[in-house]
Amino acid sequence: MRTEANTNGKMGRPRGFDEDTALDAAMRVFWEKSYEGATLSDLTDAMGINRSSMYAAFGDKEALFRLATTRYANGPAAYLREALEKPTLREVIESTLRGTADFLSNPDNPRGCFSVQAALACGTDAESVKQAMIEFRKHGDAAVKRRLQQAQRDGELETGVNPADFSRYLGTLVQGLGIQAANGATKAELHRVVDLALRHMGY
Amino acid sequence: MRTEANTNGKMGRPRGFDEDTALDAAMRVFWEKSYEGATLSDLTDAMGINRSSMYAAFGDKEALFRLATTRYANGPAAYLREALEKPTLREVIESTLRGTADFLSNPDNPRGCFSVQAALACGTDAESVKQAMIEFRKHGDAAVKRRLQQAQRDGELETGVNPADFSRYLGTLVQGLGIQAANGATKAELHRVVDLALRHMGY
DNA sequence: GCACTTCTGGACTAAAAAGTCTAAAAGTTT
DNA sequence: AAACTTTTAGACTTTTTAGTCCAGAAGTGC
Repeated sequence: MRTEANTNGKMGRPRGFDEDTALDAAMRVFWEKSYEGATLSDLTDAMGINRSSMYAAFGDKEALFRLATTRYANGPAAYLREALEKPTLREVIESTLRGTADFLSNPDNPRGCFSVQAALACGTDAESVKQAMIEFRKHGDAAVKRRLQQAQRDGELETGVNPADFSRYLGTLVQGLGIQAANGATKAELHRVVDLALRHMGY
Repeated sequence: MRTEANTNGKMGRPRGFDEDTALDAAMRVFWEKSYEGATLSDLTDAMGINRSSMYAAFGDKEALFRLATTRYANGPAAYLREALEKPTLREVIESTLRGTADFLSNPDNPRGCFSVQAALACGTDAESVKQAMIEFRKHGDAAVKRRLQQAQRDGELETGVNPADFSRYLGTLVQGLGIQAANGATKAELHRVVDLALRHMGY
């Protein structure tokens, strides 16, 4: 099987698959079926590798899931980080909501938002995974909050508004859109929800 | 064991538990752990009954879940139907959002919204349950839409606004609040999100 | 009190899950 | 090409799951 030369300096047979490609496939399965709903067979089938290879390369199901989460943040969900880097508050907000509507209706992605679909509620032995996803979502809200504090320093956001509250409000809209998408809302429908949200915010 | 007289007209030993009480307990378990995450033992333990009694009284796990869903709609979620009966549009909207914030921070309820927590994403053999919950949520949005159409006839909602879009917008807020609650947002925090939403809508 | 019917407890079954193990295959280095 | 190391395939194990079964308990109506 063709592979690049062994990168880790060690000898031995090189891995017959690309870790990142396999991880992408696993991410999609978790996204569609949730942590508990995805079986090891679902995962390895999609990844195109054997069970042993999965365990050797990634550890176990939970470790694979955590890696998939990171990959989600840096891959499909990177648009959110980029939105926060826009120069003005207005652009930040528009780009966050428009980007979300586009993201959620991208036919290449499973319906809904990974961070909500994957492990919102679950059985007792997936409790740690659920907790990790809570932290993941809070982490996102915190990044928005910091950007809003910046906007407040820039005089773009009235001082009467609490950045933590406003970030929770934006998070509510973004994650609410995720549920609408999971319900099957189309791209146009999601954008019309964003139209209303923006209009109400005065944009 | 004390029971009312046999209501179904037939003879035999009467049921040793109250169906509705047991169903409430099952509903809570599904709400906390999701359909797939709730094991039969979780359920029967919470219901305080034996496995055989559960199967005899409710059918199987999926049938129990569907009954629990109906009970949710008529019990804890009834506040939403009541909100739609308010005389003015403003009251409908305020009551929906305020009611949701209260509902989601009621310490007697599990965190989050049953209709989202219970089966948003799941494995292949729970697909039908997932679909049923999509219908459940859409059904709710449709009821809001009808109320908004009424408001439009009453001249309370500008004719330029599409009731279907506006109902999706409200659904986005309500379900987004559910995720915030699942993240651990407090009652005050949820109400401050609602403050922002209402203020932006001009209320 | 007796015949009858339905419920109940708990052991049992079958299927599916995650995770392990071993022998063979496939590269790498010298 | 030979020695070495790691990967791979797939069978295997263990645990957990939903669902079944049956013997006995507990009511009802006459």
